[in-house]
Amino acid sequence: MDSTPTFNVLVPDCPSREIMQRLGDKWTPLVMLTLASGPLRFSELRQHIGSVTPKVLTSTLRTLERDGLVDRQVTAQVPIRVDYELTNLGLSLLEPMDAIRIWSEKHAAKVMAARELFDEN
Amino acid sequence: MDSTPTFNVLVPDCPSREIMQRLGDKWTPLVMLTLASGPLRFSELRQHIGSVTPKVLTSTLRTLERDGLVDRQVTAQVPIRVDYELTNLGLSLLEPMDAIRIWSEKHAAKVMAARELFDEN
DNA sequence: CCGGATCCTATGCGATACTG
DNA sequence: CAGTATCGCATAGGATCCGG
Repeated sequence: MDSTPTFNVLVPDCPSREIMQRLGDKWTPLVMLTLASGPLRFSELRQHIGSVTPKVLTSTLRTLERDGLVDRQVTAQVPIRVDYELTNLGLSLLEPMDAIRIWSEKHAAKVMAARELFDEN
Repeated sequence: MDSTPTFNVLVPDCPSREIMQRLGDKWTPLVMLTLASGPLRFSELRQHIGSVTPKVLTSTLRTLERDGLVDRQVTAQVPIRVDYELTNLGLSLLEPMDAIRIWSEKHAAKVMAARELFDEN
């Protein structure tokens, strides 16, 4: 007897599906990967990623915090200082996410070539 | 001298960024993972995934085909038969994607717990 | 059976300006 | 510095029906 609930993304209502789909949010992987090298402040994060607006970065970070992947540290000083860092749970996701990044960078040229070929016809 | 262009998702205009973000489309991972076990017909794909409308599944498959990740095989018969299968490029993406799936299923409970805790406050 | 054609809506995302 | 407040849009995604 196994009382541990099993999760399966191929079951439409399984929470794991929604979670996996969340991880594909436009900015989530970039935020996670940027935090891989250590804690960063809000503005640092912005600069590293580039082209992300504060509003969207905030909402992405909130979601990550809510999901337990990122920790938010507020230091009360003037001006205020806020640092974001990966939790242990977040760290455990790093390797899979980095694999996606590596694949994307490694095969980008092939994908682009495939697109050109496809668009010709 | 290295004439090979390097890709970096942290560079805003690098094609690899857009490609990585594409891979996070709502249905892309599910389609890829469902095709992992072999070629499937359109309707089979639909049934396996469940809750995906034909229009969206079609557009997802078209994008995957355009990106060179999925191959579309049409058999002219009545009624028509269309099979989809992963290309070699698609196969190479399977392992990273499956790692994401495994993580999602393995840590779903923790994420859900984190959400509950977060929402309490 | 496959999936295109339409129509529609929810919302992710962006731009800008402003505040504790 | 670290966001929040508005506003607005593009578009991914969904529901339905129809056609080859």
